[in-house]
Amino acid sequence: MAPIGTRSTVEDATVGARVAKRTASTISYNAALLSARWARDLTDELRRRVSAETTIHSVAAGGYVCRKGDRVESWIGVLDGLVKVSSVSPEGKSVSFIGVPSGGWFGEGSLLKDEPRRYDAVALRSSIVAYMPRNTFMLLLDSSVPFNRFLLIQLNERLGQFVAMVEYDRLLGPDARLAKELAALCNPLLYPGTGNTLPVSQEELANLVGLSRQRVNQGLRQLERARLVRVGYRGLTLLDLDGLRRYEDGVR
DNA sequence: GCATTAACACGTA
DNA sequence: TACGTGTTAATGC
Repeated sequence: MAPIGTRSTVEDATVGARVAKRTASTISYNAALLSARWARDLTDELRRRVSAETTIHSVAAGGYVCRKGDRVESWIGVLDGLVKVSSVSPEGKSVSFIGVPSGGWFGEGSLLKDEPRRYDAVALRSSIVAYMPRNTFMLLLDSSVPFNRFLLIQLNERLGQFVAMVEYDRLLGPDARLAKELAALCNPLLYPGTGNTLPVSQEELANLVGLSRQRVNQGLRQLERARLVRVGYRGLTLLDLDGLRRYEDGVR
């Protein structure tokens, strides 16, 4: 009975070939870990605990970061790459998607509620993922006001996102859903590191929004005509974040 | 109709 | 060269 250190699903998602390199890369990604917004105002002691106890794994494109039904043992952060979190209905039908780019953290809800994970998270491209153990997370929760403030803001923001998403899925067309997804990906409050340029291919975007790549391409050109984004090679620049949020499919 | 898949040519890293 | 992108045609709901 030694539950500590058992993380079979994490191992499944880890690229075997890269395990040997983990020690070296862990050091370089430690800086990324501690530069997260929630980590900035921690005491030195807490920062030390965080970097000592958080494990960092690389996940290959298409690999699982966590799976629905898993026991929730950690708070998950994307240090590099892009992760798709998909909520699915009991029938197995996908109902909503959210993208988590570098700098984003998720899973605090499941951690707080102490229930099995209710969604899958899949790396859309090769990603570096941090797993903060429940104990460390609880320690921060018990001892740091800035950390609590970060969580409160993030939860509130996320709640708004999900409420909006339900509405959009039913009321809006593909182009507008694409616009909303782009705005959500770049939400500065949730993901401060993202800036205004998204290194996201159209295929990744298609997976995120639930459309074909061709349809996403068509939608992007529409948004480009509306001067909301600039489409580039393997990425795009968001010109008008507010405009994207408000985009309502000028069809009628 | 509208979106998807399949297939192709082209440009970029 | 390998991969992402832009486009078109055929197919399905």
